[in-house]
Amino acid sequence: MDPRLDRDTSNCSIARTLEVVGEKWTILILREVWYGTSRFSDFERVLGCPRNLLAARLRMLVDEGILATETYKEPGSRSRPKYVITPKGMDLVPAVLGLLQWGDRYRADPEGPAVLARHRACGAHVDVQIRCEQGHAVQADDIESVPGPAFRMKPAG
Amino acid sequence: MDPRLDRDTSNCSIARTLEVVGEKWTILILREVWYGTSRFSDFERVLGCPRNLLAARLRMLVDEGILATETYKEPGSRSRPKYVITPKGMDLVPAVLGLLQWGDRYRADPEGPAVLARHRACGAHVDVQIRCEQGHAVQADDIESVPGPAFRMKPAG
DNA sequence: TTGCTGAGTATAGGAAAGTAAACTCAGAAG
DNA sequence: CTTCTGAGTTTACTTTCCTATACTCAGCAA
Repeated sequence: MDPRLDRDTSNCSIARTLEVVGEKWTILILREVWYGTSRFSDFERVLGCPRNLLAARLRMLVDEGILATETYKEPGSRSRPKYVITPKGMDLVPAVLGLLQWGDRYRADPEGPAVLARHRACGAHVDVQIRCEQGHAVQADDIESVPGPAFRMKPAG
Repeated sequence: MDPRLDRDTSNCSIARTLEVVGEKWTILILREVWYGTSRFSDFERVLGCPRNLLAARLRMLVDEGILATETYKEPGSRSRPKYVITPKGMDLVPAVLGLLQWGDRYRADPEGPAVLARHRACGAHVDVQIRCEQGHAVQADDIESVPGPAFRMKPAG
């Protein structure tokens, strides 16, 4: 019996990230924030997401420090809240760009993707790559996974 | 009114990828396949996932071409199916590694991550990076999103 | 022919999500 | 003082998803 099958998977970083961003609408909200949307009614309009879920997801993202609230003021209206991304939220961009990249390759319309991501400085298309600390480009099957400092086995057999 | 709020988001590559891997357990199944698990009962054991969902997710991943079935045979038992990852499935590794990386940074135990990913050739830790086609390393806020060939507006106003 | 095992299928109950509409609340406008 | 608006909250109902348990099925062994 492979002992890895009895490892404790409750502290897996993938699972823990999915606890935060794995619910429906969450990543799509982040996509919109990343595209520049910041107001409640604008999220509702572009996503078609129910208001109660939108409010719940935004609150959770703010609680987690992925979004932060600021205020904006239209002339003739009172101040209202808006949502902006934090550095912690920006650190999710590689993961989301990884999803975008896979969808572009395997699930795009025949004419191509709906959105292109490019480097502001040079205009070239961007993608995510796996690299090692030595700076080598790494293929997915050249990665090996080894137990880390928090590795442990399941409590009881 | 920002016209981007009336764009058609139904062909978004992020949303389309989430249609495939966005359900509960799917990414965790891929994590296990990636770690070397291949048998139905082993997925069940390590994930603690209900069997009917496991069967449904495995069938969907095979239908999508992300996993493929092969057979194995233990001495004294009949042939049984096992699940292996395809190249299309391996192309999800950057996205999953992005999730892992974020969890390692923000949600790991005090002593560190449970699993470390390293380059088989040199042993160095691997991570995902954003790069442009010119080869420049790109920060998340140096990315701009522009309409692609399949960009379109919502059908009716 | 009875039992064992791995790989599922079937079913029933509960939780979460989707849909829709009504309601609240604060402040600016009239 | 009433109305309007954006940003929610609340309630009610339906549908989908998740969980847990029971059951089936195909061979191999005794």
